Amino acid sequence: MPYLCFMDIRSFFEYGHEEYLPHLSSDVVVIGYAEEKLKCLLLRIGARWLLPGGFIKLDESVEEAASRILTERTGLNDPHLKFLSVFGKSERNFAEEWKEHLEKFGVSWKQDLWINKRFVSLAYYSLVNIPDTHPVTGPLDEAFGWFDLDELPPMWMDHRDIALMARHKLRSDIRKDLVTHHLLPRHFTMPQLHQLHQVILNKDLDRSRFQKQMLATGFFERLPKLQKETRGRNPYQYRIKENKDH
Amino acid sequence: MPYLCFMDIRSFFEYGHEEYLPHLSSDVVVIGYAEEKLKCLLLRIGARWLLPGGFIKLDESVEEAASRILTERTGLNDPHLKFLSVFGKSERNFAEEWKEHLEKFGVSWKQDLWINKRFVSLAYYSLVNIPDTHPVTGPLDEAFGWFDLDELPPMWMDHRDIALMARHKLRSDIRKDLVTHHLLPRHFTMPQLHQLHQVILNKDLDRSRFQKQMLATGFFERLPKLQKETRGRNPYQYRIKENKDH
DNA sequence: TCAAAAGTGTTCTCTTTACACCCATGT
DNA sequence: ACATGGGTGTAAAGAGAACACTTTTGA
Repeated sequence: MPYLCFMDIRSFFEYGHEEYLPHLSSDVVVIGYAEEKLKCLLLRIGARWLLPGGFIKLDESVEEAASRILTERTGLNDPHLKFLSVFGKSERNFAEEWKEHLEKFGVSWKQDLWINKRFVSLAYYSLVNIPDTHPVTGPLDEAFGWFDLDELPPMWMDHRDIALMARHKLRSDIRKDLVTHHLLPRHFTMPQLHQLHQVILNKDLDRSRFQKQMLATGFFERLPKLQKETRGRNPYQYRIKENKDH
Repeated sequence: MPYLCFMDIRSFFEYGHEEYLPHLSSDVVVIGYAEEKLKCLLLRIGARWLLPGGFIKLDESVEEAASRILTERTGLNDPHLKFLSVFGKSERNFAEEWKEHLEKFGVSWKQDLWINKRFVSLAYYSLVNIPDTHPVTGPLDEAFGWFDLDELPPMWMDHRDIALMARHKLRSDIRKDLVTHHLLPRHFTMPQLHQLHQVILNKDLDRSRFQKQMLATGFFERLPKLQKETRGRNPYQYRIKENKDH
């Protein structure tokens, strides 16, 4: 597991506070697109799932931490990443939820363990092309999976709220930023992008207008038409022009 | 100073870590409007100025902390408050900047004082009606003042960046949210609001269109016209309808 | 009655919308 | 040839911009 650089699990619970900023965590809603649905990468601990997350090292910025966490989990080199929100309620303390699982790892549970304090989470979301990802489990979680954002499984803590807020923010960001191509392969077609936007916004969009609006931005570069894929006429492929990604 | 509830200054530096979340601070860009300019409330320590700020108590949410800090400093009851950004660079450590001032307060400076660690700041901005505010100095700062955002004085740390980012965010938020009336008295006129928007956006706005757009939102309630104020025709006054202060 | 400030209306333009039509290609 | 899916054009509706006109009131 080349991307994991956690210290061993017992040291983590005992001495994590020496390496990480206490009371602060970073969670990333990793959003992908498959089967004409938005998917979200989740990790399983016990019977419930949680977002990829981690802590912020004393010597890295919060953005670097989010990026590192994302890379550790997905293997992506230079992932898309956008700040989502701060989750900072005072009762945001999940000591009890940790309790039973710590014992599995042979760590004796203590109320005053750093991990049992109240935590403020800095949440980000990331748009990824699923085939480019290589998710791995970490030392704590037992499995990973891509879940339809409309059918999220039972989740730990307030991670369900965070995931749904990410979709909500994506829906409003889609008008300002040109970021949705991160959910597709580097080469994609307008029908693909059109379909994707319809899925994200959950409504029909006029094809003609959509294509005009996208091309009017000037950020798209048309590639030679793809030969013989499907039955009818085949679509042009596009890619985002260099230096214009954003 | 009824709104200040800091513990005494020495205890603050010695034992603050027992009451506050370590490594986390909250800074608020308090924006007002006077003399047809955007103003920003700053506090002076030594030769430089800084934003009103503080730390987050163990048992309050980050929003509550920002609101408390704002209330402590301005006396406002239920102030407008909007999240701005996280400032989380790893080198965000101002130990050296504190050094000379700690000694003034009779606190012996030590490298490992909690206040000397690297800090992540959760920045907010707040739009206020200046005449409603009653700014006070705190235990550390020696004076307060309203500064033109175009002519900020020398400031501590990265607070200048934070203040300017607040203006930038206000300029983009102005299209989505209806919040600028917080900068005016509860009863205001369209020419006032028009002027204010021109100042914020730093460009001319068509009077006719501006008025139509504002009234088209349906959030404005027209009050009886004010009698004899100035030379020509006198403007109607408006207020924001109840339950629509979004 | 004129000037100044506020408020409203009119016209023109540009964008958005909805839908129709044309193009390419495998069966 | 025609069914299928991709791509483009066009006319109607709506939103935005520019500017002119009317109203109110003090001098």
